[in-house]
Amino acid sequence: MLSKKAKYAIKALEYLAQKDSKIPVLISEIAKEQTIPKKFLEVILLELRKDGILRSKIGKNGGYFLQLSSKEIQLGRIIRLMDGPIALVPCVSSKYYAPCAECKDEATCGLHHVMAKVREATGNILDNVTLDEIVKREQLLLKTARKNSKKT
Amino acid sequence: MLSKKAKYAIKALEYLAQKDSKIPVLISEIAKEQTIPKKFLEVILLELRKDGILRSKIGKNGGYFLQLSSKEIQLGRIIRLMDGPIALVPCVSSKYYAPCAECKDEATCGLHHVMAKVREATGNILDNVTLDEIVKREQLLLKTARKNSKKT
DNA sequence: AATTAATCTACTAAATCGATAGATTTAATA
DNA sequence: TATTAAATCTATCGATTTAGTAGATTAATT
Repeated sequence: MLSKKAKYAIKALEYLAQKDSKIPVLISEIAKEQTIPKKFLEVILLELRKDGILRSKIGKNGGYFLQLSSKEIQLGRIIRLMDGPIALVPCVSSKYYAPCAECKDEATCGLHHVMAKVREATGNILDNVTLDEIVKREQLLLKTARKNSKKT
Repeated sequence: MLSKKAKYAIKALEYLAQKDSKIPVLISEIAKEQTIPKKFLEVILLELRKDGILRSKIGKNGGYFLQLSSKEIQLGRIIRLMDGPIALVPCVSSKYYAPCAECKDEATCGLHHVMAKVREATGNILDNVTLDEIVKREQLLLKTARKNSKKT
């Protein structure tokens, strides 16, 4: 399961992506609009900035904005940054590889192959979905939802 | 990431599946052979029994053995039982469905679709791999590994 | 009756999760 | 240059989960 941190990060980034500009947005604005505890959000935004996804401006008229285009930000990157490996076991993780503590021999482990398949399948999805797509999809869904409610 | 509990459960079940008989195996034997803390293993085996995967016999000549055939035990079932949902968000979980706390409206959530895809992809793998296949694969790998070491 | 083995009850230490408080630094502007 | 606004840094904290342990109890053999 995703942590709250990861979910908050995604929501905050969605909000910034929708703004689609280089004008800094206040932490407090993001916190209020997306109902995220402000102090917790501070930690999250800082991490996103340190990873190069966001940029910040200190002082008056300061705030946060996207460093990368929302088309360059993959969901997998956000999740890995916040929650660590996506893989179910460390020995098949691409970014956080480590041998499994419980495993005698990786080469003869009957599980390895399956775990690698799972990691590949999820990675293929999460690393190919961008923030831009998520935002566009949400906008589309909202639009059609409004249309349907008008009809009834 | 899988918990130690889930990994221990898989190892214990692999061990019992390899025995392939209705003769009860001692907790202490499994613990020793698979290097799992005995008291922790007790908890795990009890859960597996309550789910119907294992059976137990109390008293002299007692122990644990498979209730189901190893061909009927899917990896997904073991993992769900030990660690809960496989899905990344509760709103796409098949067995543990719940609305996402942070989400205003599931129908217009831009993330939902992706998360459902991930859950489907992982589920398709984990729910179709059986204990039997894992054990057989391990045996095959061990066999070929021995062959190769003889050659060199 | 004695022995054996699972089961039940009840803890516990350590790590992680989800936050919060308050002081500090940096930049804009009046 | 003083004021103000904003992010940043330090530091701590309660609750929950994870990983495990101790010891008494119950059930089945022999």
